[in-house]
Amino acid sequence: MLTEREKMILKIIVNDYTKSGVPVGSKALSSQLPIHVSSATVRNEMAFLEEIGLITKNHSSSGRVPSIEGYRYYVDNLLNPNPIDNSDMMIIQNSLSGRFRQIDEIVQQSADILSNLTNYTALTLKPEQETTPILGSFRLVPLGNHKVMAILITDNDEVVNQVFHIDGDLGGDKLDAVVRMINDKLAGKPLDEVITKLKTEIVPEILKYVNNPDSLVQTLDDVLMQASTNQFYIGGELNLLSFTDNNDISYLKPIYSLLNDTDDAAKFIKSSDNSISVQIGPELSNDLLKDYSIITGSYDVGPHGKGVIAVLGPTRMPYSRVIGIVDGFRNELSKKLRNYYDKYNQ
Amino acid sequence: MLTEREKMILKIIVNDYTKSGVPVGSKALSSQLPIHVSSATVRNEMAFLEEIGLITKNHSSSGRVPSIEGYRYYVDNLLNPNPIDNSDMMIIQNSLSGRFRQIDEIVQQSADILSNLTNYTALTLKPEQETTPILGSFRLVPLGNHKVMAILITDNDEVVNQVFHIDGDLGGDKLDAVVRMINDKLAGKPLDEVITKLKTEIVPEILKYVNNPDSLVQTLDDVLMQASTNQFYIGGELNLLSFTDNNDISYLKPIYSLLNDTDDAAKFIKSSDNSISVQIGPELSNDLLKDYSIITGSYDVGPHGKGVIAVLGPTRMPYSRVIGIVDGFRNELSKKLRNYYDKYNQ
DNA sequence: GTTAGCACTTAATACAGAAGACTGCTAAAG
DNA sequence: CTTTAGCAGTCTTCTGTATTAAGTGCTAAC
Repeated sequence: MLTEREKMILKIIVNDYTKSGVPVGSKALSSQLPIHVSSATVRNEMAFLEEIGLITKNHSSSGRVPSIEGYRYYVDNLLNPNPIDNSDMMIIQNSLSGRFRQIDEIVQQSADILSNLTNYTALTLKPEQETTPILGSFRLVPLGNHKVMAILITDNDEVVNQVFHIDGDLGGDKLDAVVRMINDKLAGKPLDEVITKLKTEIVPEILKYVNNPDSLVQTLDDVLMQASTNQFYIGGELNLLSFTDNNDISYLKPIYSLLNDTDDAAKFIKSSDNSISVQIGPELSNDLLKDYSIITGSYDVGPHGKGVIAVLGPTRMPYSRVIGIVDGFRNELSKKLRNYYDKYNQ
Repeated sequence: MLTEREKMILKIIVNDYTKSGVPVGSKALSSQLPIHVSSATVRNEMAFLEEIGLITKNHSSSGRVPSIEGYRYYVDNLLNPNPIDNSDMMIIQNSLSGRFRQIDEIVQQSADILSNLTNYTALTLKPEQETTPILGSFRLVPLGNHKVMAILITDNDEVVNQVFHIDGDLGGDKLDAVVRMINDKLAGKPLDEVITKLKTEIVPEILKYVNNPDSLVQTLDDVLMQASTNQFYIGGELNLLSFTDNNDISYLKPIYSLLNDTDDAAKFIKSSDNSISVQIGPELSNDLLKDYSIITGSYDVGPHGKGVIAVLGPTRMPYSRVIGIVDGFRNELSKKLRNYYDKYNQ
């Protein structure tokens, strides 16, 4: 347990350092303390804070910087989140007020706005229900010229489609029969079940109607996969450059590919609870991210599930400011998306 | 008109400099010349080449580097394109041999391969016919729950779709009537004409069937725009970092947004003729690109038009190597796409 | 026309010294 | 027992200087 004064000192160290990036020394610190103590006293306190591992120095005569544990302590105990700026809030509301064609667009644009507001990299994940989505229905629409479009609709109002080519002549009535068969067998079932049943039950049936079902089956598989993987967007990828010390391309490339791998990246921003969570440097399970922190906030869209927004920045980021922004943003996004769903889906 | 020896010297300067990035001096140069002359002689020749503006120096006692005019002269008169490596060719053929769902995927992946082969940034443009595409047909597919999918098919086998929401109840038969009306009036017409007629002729007609046609009309407009703007892909955006001296983010951001603006970027890589063209630094009409060169190659897909692939690199790039790669690539891509079309479209 | 030689220029590198910002410790004061 | 002033010591950063290496232009001789 820290004394009040030690807490104050740690707080100022974190605040100062995240703002300026320069290690903070005893003299500058003592002048900022609300109580009057000399720099020597501060030095004693700092020696203690260093001993218990909350701060470190770069070299024997430098000022102090927070350690990972120091950031953690700060985030858990010291930080009071700045409420979001009025001007920032205006920006969010403005950008979310446009016309959107679909959820994906809103979520994608959210990543851009969030990265602009913070000057860091933003990650957003579409709302997802807790249970796997359920197959609403399948369609096959003949487009002429051997082209067919497959459309899949989930119970969560997600629509996925893909065009494929079919050899030989497949009349509209045959197509309809296939569709009816598939919907009879699979509609209302969870997607993961649908995926397994596709191989076992559907393929043999399809053979009754189509000679060469390869492209059709492959397409069904494709749209199913697409509908069941979670959609993931990145905004402000380039900002990574400005807050990474080492901007050597060979250092950055693996980080970029990590971020662009949906499955990998989604792991980092899946927040378990219902609020804001902060993961700092080595707490992230990937070594590549050891110099970065991720602030995650979930947004709730009622019956349509929960989504996640996140900001990726340097470990030394102004946590209280960013947390304020993430918190404000997720509230606005919840509202916007609830509205969207209310308007269009009964 | 340059003498043979002057040409040799210029050629070696360009080759050396593009390879090493270091200004080349008289001594190193003389040892590379096939004829035996002293460095002093080379100095005299270099003084002349500098006088007529083909080479420059950074400071009074540095080696020489090619000027923009020097590169131009080299590209036009001196360069003999390296035929593409066997191993590079294998890479191209392998990556193009996979299963693709549509043209877009092939063209997009081409950008990635091309950037990997060159370590520069690659830009690719889908094949386009010389005349504006013609509207094949429209579809409106009811998806239930107030959702409708609009599908547009062009005569060039491009399929564009978008989901929209419609207020109130619009039965399938009404939808069919609208579709029939639109196709009657517009099928077979060029897209630009369709776009103008949409506002003037179609909207009043639609009003007969639908009370609130806003979302429908907006959607039609969207898909039309999408079908008539040229699709454009970028690969290896990050490579820009490694070949840009100044990797300050404020310098790079405008370049990235230039590249990501389809219309702007497409201007740079529209090649007029049927072959490879090289644009060097200030010859590109945008000041942001003054330190870069673009090598453009068109690929021909017969009746389905021509597309473009391009490589964006530093002005000091190894032109002969890159030209060889672009040339090899466009040939392969032509073959692949002709195959693709032959297989699926009549 | 070519070449050797030399004076001159500039960038890059290394090094030494000084300044500045800190710390840790000690001893005195509260 | 806590706080403070003072001071020696450490380490980084900046500045100026010297040195080296690469390369040029010019001149005079071949």
